Amino acid sequence: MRHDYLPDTLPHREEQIRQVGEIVAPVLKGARCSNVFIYGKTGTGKTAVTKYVLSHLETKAKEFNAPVKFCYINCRVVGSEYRVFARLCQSVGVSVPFTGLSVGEVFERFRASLDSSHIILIVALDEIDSLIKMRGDSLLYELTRINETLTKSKTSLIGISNDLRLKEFLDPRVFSSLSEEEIVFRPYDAYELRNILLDRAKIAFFKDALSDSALSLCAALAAAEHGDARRALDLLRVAGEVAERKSTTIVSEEHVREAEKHIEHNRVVEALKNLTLHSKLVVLSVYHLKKADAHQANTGEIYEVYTEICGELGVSPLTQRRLSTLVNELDSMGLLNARVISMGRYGRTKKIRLEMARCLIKDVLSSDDRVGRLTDYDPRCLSKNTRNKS
DNA sequence: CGTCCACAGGAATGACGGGCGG
DNA sequence: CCGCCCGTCATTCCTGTGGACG
Repeated sequence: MRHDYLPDTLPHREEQIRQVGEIVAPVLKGARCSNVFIYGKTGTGKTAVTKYVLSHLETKAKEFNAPVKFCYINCRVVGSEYRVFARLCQSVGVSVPFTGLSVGEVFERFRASLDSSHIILIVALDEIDSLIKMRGDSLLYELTRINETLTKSKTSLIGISNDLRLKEFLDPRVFSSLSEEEIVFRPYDAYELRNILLDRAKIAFFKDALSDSALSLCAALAAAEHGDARRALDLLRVAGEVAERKSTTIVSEEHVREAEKHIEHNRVVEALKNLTLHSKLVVLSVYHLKKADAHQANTGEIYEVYTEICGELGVSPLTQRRLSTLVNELDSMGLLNARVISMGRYGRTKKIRLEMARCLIKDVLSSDDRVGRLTDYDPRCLSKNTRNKS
């Protein structure tokens, strides 16, 4: 039931498998294949299809004795341009230090080693959107041009993006060379999700251990959330675990509902625990503001509370500029909800709300050895403010 | 219809810990 | 050990801006 498991068949993706397969097939005859760009939201099977096709191609390549190699890289996990090139180096058998060299140097080592190894390399870059939005498209620029400088080897790219608007961030030349072929993955609908779950459940669950309604509910919930198969599988897996813990023999709808809460709860707790000190303090500031006043907090108010509790801890506060980006980060993690609004005459700011249960914050942060004692603290500036307002 | 608030958020720069090759 | 480069976090300085108010 884990999403890193690659099943033998991918229901409702036969068409995409065929498309990708047809595109990469020429490498078996020693020709470079077209670069492909694959779009689709999370959990639509992009990664699974790509890995599926590449692994089948690998066995075929062995059969035909074709000099083909693959390198799958998840850009979001790998994290930086440097580390992507470092991975590419590894894939052609060159080990590079994980830091210390210039990006250009690493790229050059990769290029040289690739060229001398007489192969066709297929590079699959998953979640490139995350890398491009952060670091720009220089990585792709280098990679799309690499064939011009190779004499004995060839390279093809498979770009995978969760964001359909990615081309807006790309240099048009890079984009056109990257998307010689384009494939869009539609979200799964509830019916398709049901089939996917059914397939997996056959392997993972005992016969009759899964009620039909529970399965349908998982499919329906995930379908409502942009047809995310990963989400559907998670729900079903956790629902199974819940049922097991209660020592029931059948997974019911109720267990799925519980799994939904459970997943959300875990997500928030994990995220909260792993925040840096200052991010925790920001969350705590919002928490205190909400307690004192029902209206939504804005950046200025948060900064005021934040600087005060920093003083209380004996930590020097960060600047408001920095706090602003921290708030944005927390927003994209789904811990806070921040949106810019204009109050006309009274300026422009972000309205910020907690996106999780208050008791969770208290539970998690009060057991933190540094900020723990601040969960019950009453910021002075808050009482002063409310008095002024009234 | 212009002003002006209270910030947003981009760009440049710097400090820092880690790691290289020589 | 030195000089160099890395990524990350943070600061400083900056220009931009939606819309209520006058």
